[in-house]
Parts: sequence; structure tokens; C-alpha cells
Amino acid sequence: MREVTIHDTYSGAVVPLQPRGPARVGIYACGPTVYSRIHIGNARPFVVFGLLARFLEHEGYAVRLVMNVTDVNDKIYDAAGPLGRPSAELAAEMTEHYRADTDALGLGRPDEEPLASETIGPIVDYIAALVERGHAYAADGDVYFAVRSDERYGSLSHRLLENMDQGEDAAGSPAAQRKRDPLDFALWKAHKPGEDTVWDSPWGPGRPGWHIECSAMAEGALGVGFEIHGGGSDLVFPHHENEAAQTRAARGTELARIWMHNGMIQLTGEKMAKSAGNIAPLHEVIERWGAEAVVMYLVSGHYRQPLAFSQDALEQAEANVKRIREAGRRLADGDSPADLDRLRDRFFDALARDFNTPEALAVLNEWIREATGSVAEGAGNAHLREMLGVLGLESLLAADQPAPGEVVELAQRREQARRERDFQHADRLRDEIAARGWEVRDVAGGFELLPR
RNA sequence: GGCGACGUGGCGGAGUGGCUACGCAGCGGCCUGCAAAGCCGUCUACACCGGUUCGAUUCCGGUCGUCGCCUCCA
Repeated sequence: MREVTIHDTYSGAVVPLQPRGPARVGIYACGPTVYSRIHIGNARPFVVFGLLARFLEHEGYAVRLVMNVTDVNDKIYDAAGPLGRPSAELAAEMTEHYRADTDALGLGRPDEEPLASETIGPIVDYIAALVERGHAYAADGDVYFAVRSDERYGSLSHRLLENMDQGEDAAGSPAAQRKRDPLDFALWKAHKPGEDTVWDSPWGPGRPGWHIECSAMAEGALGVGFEIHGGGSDLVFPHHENEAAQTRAARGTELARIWMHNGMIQLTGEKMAKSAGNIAPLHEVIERWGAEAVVMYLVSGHYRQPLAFSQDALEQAEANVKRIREAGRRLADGDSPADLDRLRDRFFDALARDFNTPEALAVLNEWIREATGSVAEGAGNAHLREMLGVLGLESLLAADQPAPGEVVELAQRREQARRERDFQHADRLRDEIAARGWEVRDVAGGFELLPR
């Protein structure tokens, strides 16, 4: 088991991961708000935290990965209204899409995926605890968190109160008038006409605010003081700041030990966001490039850095995937040479240092180069399988599909033509094989057929 | 305007106070009937200006530029 370090937004430093119990690690990562199909940007935390969990498990930690689904939110009402559809129906449909789209990445599911709509009871209890402790107050059916009652407010996002603006409502709006302080944010929102989902509460009918949903779901799944809370860097303020404040105020302790944030995917130099209209839906990207190339693309940069989304970037990821698949074809199943242990170890060492996937990939490439040179001695692929497994790319070692009989027959005829030194005919046959989606390679003693 | 991050070779992208990142692309070669795959070799770097240092791409300051957050967006 390696010592693992991770960058913590709260302290601004790379810190050691120190599990509460013996080697138990709880990870909560904020999942999507389900008001439309998710895009490649939403996939980044799914992949980063999913693979981090795999790596920690590889190191011997008992990991519990929780990624929520925010299915009660203003955005969902806003999206459902113009469509003339019930918001709950839209949320349920988009939740299904989210599951299918992320399933297609081939990385499996988190251990738990709580829904906000199924956590209303604990959310109400949470708000009640905040009111009871004097950190929240009701006003005309709304409940607000009193930001200035938390003396550490701002410490996660490193902001001063005077530089903040909860901004949820323009000054002078009804909500702004109900707040005691403009910095305060909503925990419970009284039911409004046009909102078609509503729950009872001690403060009247309504529905929860976004931030309290995550505090309740995270605590319900992992308790307070769990190891890693993650999400996109755009959530640091106000979402995670508010989550942290709520838990401190209600429970008197920090929600998580490490706050870990991934950088944004950028299209045309800007963050990919629906408001900017520069969206690449995940399901389309996977359909176009394949799941392995998409995962490779996402691990090609360090998780904290912004990552440019472009045709070029995906083409390069595709080429990297191809290179690994080729290497796998040349290696037999079985143990890898012991003198390559050091490279296998360096791969995992890199991941242990703030999950440095690009550095790990560089080592993996070195491993391939050296192992390929040992093929004559019958190098086995065990190391490669171990490394790819942590990256969710073990499928690159899967055996190739056998070519259909008619293609094999074409290749045999080509082989015959080559023996007769009728190369024009042989090349025509190669074109025919290619037209059927296969590539023929001449190898010692015969040929090989591979899907193109 | 406030806070924060970043500027590395054609592209993507790590890292380091002095020693080849790595991959893709390019070029040369080996192999091949020609290819493909593979292998070998090789060319393009560390935004700019100062400072600290024997020595800075790496530390400090400034300039310019890019990006994120400050309007529930991963």
C-alpha cells in the first residue's frame, strides 16, 4: 500500500490521504443535475473519481465511491416548463440517459448513487437541525442559512465575505427581502406556482435548495468527516463552500478531509457549458471515437488542469489506444519480466502523487517499449493488464474478433497470388479486404487479419 | 473590479535548481514485392523583462496573454 497524496483545495496543498479507519476511504463526488443529456465535461469527474477509486482499491484501500444525481433543482423546472412536461418525468428520463451514457464508458458504476428526490426526509431533518442551532431561519415559507453565523465561511474557496454575492436574487426581489443578509442562501424554497414537485416540511410546502441536498446525501452515504469530497472546480464556490458551512454548523465538524477538484474541459478556449452553446454530448463523443479513446483522452491530462476538447486531441487519444492494443497483441498472457517491475512500480508511484495520470501514461509507454523488445523471450502481459485495469482500459487486451470466412478466404487467395508473384492481383484483394472493414498484415509464415 | 490557476518544441501534455519526459505528427533508416505493424535514429521547447544563484524552464518580482469562480455550470 503506497502513501497517496492528493491536492486539497481547502489547504491549497498536496496532502497525504489519511483514512479514518484502517484503510477505509469514502469518496463523494458531485454528480450531474439531470435536465438534459450530459456532455464530455460532465464525464470528467465521473472518470477521474471512478479511476481514483480503482487506484485506491489496487493499493489495498477499501473504497466506497458515492456519486449523487441532482434531480430536484431550478434548472429542471426551467427545462421542463417550455417542453410542457412534468419536471419529475424529465428528471427521471435524463437520469436514465445519464446512467446509460456513463455505462458506455465501460468503467462500471459508483457504489452508491443517491437521488435528491429520495433524500427529502434527511434533508428536512438537516435543515431543522440548522434552525435549531441558530444557523438558519425561516421567512415566509423559505429557510435561509445565516452565512455570518459560520465563522469559517469562505475558507474553502479562499474568499472574503465582502467579495461575495450569493446573487440568487436581484436586490429588491421578494427573496432578497426575506433574507436577513444578502450573503444568505436558501436551504428550503417555498412552493411557487409553476413548480410541479412539492414536499411537506415544518415551514410549509416546498422543496430543498441545491447545497443542502448534497450535504444530506453525502452524510447519509458516508457519515461526516469522510476522506475525499470531489467535483468540478466550478463548484468550489458557492456549492462546496455552502456544503462545508452547513455541515460545520449542523454537526460541528468538517464534512470531508480533502476537497478535490477537477479542471474544466474547454471547447474553443472556453469552458464547455450549455449557456455557451459549445456542447459535445458524451454519447456522441463515445459513438464517434469509442469508449477507450474517450477515457484515454480524459486521462491524458492531469485532472486539475483544464483540458482542451478538439478533433486533434481525440485523434491523438485514439492513436495512443491503438498503440497499446498493438502492444497487447504482441504479448502473451502471463507473467511479465521481473526487470520491468521497476516501471510497473513507477506507474503506480505516479498515480500516488496527486493522481498524475499523464506521468503514469509516460511510464506505461516506456514499459511497452521495453517489453516489446523482450517479446522474443516471451514477455507476458501481466504488468500491462494490471496498469490498464486501473485506468479502466483492460478491454484493450481483449482478443480480436475472428474475421468472417469470406474475408479469410480473400486473404488466402491474396496469399496465393503473392506466392505466384501476381502482386497486382494481391493488392486488389487487399483492397477488397479493406472494403469489408479488415486489414491484412503479412507476418512470418502467413497473414493476420485485424478489424480496421 | 476581487480571488485563484496557468503560459513548455508542429500538436497534446508531464516534470525538474545543473542530467532524454512521454505520446502524436515530421524526417532518415531497418524490415516488406509494395504496404501495414514493429524496431532504430533524428529535428522543433520551456511567453517576455528583471532579480536571487556558480548555474533557472524550475525560486522571487513585474509585464503581456489565456482560463476558472465571484449569476444553483462537472
